[in-house]
Amino acid sequence: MDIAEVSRRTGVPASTLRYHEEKGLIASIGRRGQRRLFDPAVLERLALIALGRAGGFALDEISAMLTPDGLPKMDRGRLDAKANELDQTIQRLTAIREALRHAARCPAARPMECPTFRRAVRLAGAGRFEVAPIGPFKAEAVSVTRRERKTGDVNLE
Amino acid sequence: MDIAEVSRRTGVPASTLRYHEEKGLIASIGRRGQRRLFDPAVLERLALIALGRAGGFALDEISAMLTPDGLPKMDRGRLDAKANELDQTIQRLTAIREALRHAARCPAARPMECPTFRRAVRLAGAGRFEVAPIGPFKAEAVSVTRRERKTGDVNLE
DNA sequence: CTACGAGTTCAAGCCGACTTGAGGTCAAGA
DNA sequence: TCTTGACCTCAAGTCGGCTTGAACTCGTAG
Repeated sequence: MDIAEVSRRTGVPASTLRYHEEKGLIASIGRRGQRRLFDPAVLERLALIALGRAGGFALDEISAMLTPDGLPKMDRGRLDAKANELDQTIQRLTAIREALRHAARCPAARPMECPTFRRAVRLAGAGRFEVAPIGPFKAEAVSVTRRERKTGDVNLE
Repeated sequence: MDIAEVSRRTGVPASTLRYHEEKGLIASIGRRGQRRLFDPAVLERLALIALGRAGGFALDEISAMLTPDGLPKMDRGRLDAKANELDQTIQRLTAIREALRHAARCPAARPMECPTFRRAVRLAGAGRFEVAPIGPFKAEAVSVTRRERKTGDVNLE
């Protein structure tokens, strides 16, 4: 397959494919003249790369996760570690999503007056902001319940 | 409060605070000599900004979401839209997390040989890659079950 | 009164992931 | 044979969100 076909079948621009080759994420199996030739297996590899990118991983993290032959290279421990990393991100995002949803219908004048919203802010990791509460708010522990930890769900209501 | 105190209490570097002021995300309440003075309310605003950043929003998106006086400015519709946006991201990330967890213990030689893994790839949005399956795989619809949609949970097992 | 340290401005640099542009090569079709 | 157009290389540009550095200005402690 030439670069155009790879590009067409994956939606990845040729410039990106060259860039990825340069970075060692993919490899061409040779040249016809000066033109790169790719093995169809590169499609699979590109899907894996897309998976990683969608997961927010940097290109060099991704290349660290793949062997040259397209197999995943990490041991179970490191894969699980990555999964846990993602899990943290997911929890943060979930808290933020709930904060937004809540803010959309909370009647409080200032969002920070609303305990629900403040809990979301803390869960989102913006909690180090020791916001001097304008009003009589007492500190609340930022903790996740057993159920929340179990389900990965963070419900603010 | 001077810039150092804001910085100390929020963990945000002074350079970032100046940058955010320049971008219109925060405002100083005046100057003593040439030095900025901030209202304590800026702490609250910074928490909101941190919330947005943690949610992956760009600075100008965030400033579009806040009034100059620190109140959220968006109507319910736009907030909900943002929440839905996040929701999509969360689903993608969840699929990827499960793909990683699965890959950590799946015995398949090539991950793409494993239907579970391939489902994750598709759910992650890397599905446009029409990976010519090396082997007899039939196309599977990428759909999310009613339960999955309801719980926001994507279980691959 | 003066030196210090914390603040200021402005321009430039950095990072990652690409994209763009100029200029070159080459196989195939008219 | 010549032209076309798809590909090539390499350098430079882009974008967002900051950081860094040089040069400067103050209020205050000694």
